[in-house]
Amino acid sequence: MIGVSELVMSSDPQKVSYKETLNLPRTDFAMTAKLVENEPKRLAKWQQMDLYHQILNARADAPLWVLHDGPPFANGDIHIGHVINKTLKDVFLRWHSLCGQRTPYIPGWDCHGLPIEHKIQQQLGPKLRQMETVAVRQHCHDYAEKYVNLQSQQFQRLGIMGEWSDPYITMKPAYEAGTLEVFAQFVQAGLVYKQLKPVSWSIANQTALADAEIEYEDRDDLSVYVLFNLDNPQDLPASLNAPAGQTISLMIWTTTPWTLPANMAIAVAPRGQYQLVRFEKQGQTCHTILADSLVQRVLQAGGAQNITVLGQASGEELTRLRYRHPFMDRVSPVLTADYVTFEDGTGLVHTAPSHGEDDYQTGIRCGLDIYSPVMGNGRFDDSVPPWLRGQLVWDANNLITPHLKELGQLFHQQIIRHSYPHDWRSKTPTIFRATEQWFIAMDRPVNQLAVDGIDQSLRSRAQHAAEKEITFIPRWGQSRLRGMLDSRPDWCISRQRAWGLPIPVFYNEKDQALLTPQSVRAVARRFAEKGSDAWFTQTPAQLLEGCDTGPDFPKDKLRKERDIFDVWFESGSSWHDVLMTRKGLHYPADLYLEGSDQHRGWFQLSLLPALGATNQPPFKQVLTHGFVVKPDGRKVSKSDPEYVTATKEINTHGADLLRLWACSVDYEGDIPTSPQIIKEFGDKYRKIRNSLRYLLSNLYDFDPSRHTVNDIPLQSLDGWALDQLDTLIVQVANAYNAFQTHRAFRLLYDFCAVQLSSIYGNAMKDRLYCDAADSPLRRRCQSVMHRMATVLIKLLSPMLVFTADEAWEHLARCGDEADLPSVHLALVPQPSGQIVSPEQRHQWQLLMELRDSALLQLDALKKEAGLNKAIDAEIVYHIDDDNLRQHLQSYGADLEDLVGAGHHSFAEAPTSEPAASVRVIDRRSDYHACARSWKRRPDVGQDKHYPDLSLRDAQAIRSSQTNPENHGA
RNA sequence: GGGCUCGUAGCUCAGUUGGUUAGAGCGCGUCCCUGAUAAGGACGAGGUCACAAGUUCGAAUCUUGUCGGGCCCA
Repeated sequence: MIGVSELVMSSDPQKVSYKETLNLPRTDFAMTAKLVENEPKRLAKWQQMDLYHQILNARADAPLWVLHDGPPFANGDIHIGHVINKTLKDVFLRWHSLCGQRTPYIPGWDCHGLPIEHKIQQQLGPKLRQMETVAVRQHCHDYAEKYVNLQSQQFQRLGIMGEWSDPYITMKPAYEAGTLEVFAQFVQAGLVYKQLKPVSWSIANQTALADAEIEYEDRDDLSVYVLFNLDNPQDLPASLNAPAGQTISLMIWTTTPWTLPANMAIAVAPRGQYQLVRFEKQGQTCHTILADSLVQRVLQAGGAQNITVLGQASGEELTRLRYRHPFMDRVSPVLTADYVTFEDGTGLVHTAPSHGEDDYQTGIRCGLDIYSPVMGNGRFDDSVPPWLRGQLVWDANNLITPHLKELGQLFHQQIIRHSYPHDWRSKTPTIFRATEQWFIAMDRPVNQLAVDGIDQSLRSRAQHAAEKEITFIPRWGQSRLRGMLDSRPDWCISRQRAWGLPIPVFYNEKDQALLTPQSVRAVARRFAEKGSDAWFTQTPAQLLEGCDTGPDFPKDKLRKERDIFDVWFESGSSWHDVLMTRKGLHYPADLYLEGSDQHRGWFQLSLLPALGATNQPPFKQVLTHGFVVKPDGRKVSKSDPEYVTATKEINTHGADLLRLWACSVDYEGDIPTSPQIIKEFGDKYRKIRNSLRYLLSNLYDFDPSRHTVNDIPLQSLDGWALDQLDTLIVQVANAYNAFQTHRAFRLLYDFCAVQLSSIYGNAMKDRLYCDAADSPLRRRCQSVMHRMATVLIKLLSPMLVFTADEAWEHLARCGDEADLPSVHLALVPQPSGQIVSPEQRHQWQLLMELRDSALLQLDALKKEAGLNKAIDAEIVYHIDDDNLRQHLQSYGADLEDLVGAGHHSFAEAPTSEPAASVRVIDRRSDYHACARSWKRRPDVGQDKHYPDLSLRDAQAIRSSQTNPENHGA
């Protein structure tokens, strides 16, 4: 049962009436953001006012800051990696714009390439084979266009601001022409050449295959152990103890005997150990060399008897040897290669540079011939012995093996079942076969790349750039790019596909290539008009219109190259279309910003074309970010429950939340992600939003042009808050300038949580609510809060583009900013200029330490004496030093409001406490509580008209009765 | 296997040129307020700084190795 007195208390009419005399906070800035609902409306508004161009126009004469966008592939929905990448780009662009720079942003898309061609192949199925190339390309074009539009919408929904109406698109005619212009520069420099290189080849379709067009199936093959006799046994290492006068061989193993005609070398492991063994088989005595750990296994499997190890040597020592090919007229070397292992085979690896990637690399490295006797139809050409000529490679297996046996060079053969690549369409086995392809030379010094007057190769020029001309964020990006430049082979720019930019080469009837800067530029002109489809629809004469091809290349007798460019050459030339061709940008870019995989990809393959064409790197700074991983640090796949679907998250939580999250993580490393992590991150957003709301709600009656107080004493919490804000401005600017979004986020977040919410906002409640509305202290506080709100909204605006803009609308503004329709047109806040001495800083620090002490005492009193409200306590300062005491006294009500106490005082007599300390006293039985402010203090009852109020509150009420400006509620 | 890289409380991050007992916010627990209220505040418990050697009077920090991730190659 409820007691009578309680009923009376709860319906005390006085309390209700006083509440109406307070200046309680009020605002239309909603506590719940409803981002999903409201963000699209704000986007529409920005689009209508053309905010992007308004900002650029407002900074028409400002210094440029250019971030050049790396083009995502036009395929599928955007994913969470895109969210991180584009958000970071947008944040840095907006930061520099906030700082007054002009920051155009031209987004782009990579449209050519295999993944799209595959999708179309799948969609078209068998129809594809009857279709003209141009028709297939049209399908690819439409597909790419569809995803450009889709992704564009999704990026815009994220709040990414830029030139969405005119992005760069690698399949646009003008872009294609620009790419060819870059290529023309390479041709001019003499860096483009043609060479054989092995590719996966479908005999059935007589075409090159991409990795994705290959599937693996089990297949039975003949596996053979072959003996290659040494040509110079006199050079054998002594440690092998080779017997004089005997034939000594090297034993190799292969599952593709048909590649033996193209054998050009044997590779060994440099640090592997090899043995010379003697054995008998079918009455014959043999001497051969193979890896030590494989001797027993291999020889026993081959039925060898009386096996004797004669000696041992390292792979390195074998490289002085040469051997004679068993049926080709050729002597070949022994080489080292780091991929040689002793897991299977013999530790001596048959090397045919035209029939394998490793073999090819070794061949290039060691200067071997890329000898390729197999034709496109899978048959041998006339360079092989007569008994092999014209034979299909599969049949050749059954000719070569008996031939070797006859020669006594076959040690052993067996059928093995292994996984073998097959053409996914014809389901037939594929081969590796060398074909002619186009390359860009990495190691050919040319004048066009000269540094300080000394000719450089593309490699050395790029190394110089990485070393001296580019800033890497993080710094280790430099060594990563360097490592790749050091080790990369010549750039093979040929692809045997349909969906891409044709390599503009023509051949005459002698198969000589026509490739000059003029011929390339002639084609570029056609492409600029008609797009690269012209390659397939026009004759060489039409394509070369305006180009004098000379007597060796009559236009009516030319045929067109069938290869297209590696897509990296296209996307790597984007600086040309964007930075050089468009107005209002500059070359090089200030920043390229992509995931760390792009050291091999876009960073490197933009650097090379740019150097080749301009002898200058396309970027001053390169920033990389890590990859999204699961919360446990492992990579995510789409089937994981932790997989984050970007579009779904945006539609669930809103773009601002995702942007804030993307800014909060240290992107240098892996980025743990899950729907749960993002959902829980909502707490951070809400804290920031409510902090802004608190500021705005206490400014409802504050007109900055009329009420701003400029003289803020240092010896006050207001002075302290201003100083904290100054520090925040400097630190956040440093963080943004150093591209450390997570630091900027943390500084801003912590400021909201600690300085604003826990300390200053809490302390100011009493004066904001209870002082006369126009009281100097209240206006002073509002001045600080107005500044705080302005600073926070601006500093947050690069990250929280929607929320900051919304808050901006609720902020009363004056001066130049009064009419700014969006925070994104505003300029960065500057520190107040308030000069703070170290002594003053010490004073504030002491005050904060006393606050900590008081809070601990309040907590103890709460537990011991049930003192639940700080407002019922008095805080007594014990300050031994007279000078310091006087200083502190000037803080006035701050000294009680700091912890929300009702009253404060200074102790008269020195105590045993430290020189400066504080004591909290329960005053519930000593003072009356003011019925209006609830502060318990000795002056309650001293006013004749308002005996239930403190003097301050009585005065506040009187003031509101005489001055309408002071009417609170 | 190689190049680059990451590993500090449940989470996100600080930790200066090696120097007291490794910090902050969130989350969590306990409690308070009910005039920021689907808000706000206080207090508290959480860490062998991945592990192991080494250098040093002293190591989260420097060296080496190990383990476990990631990206790119092979």
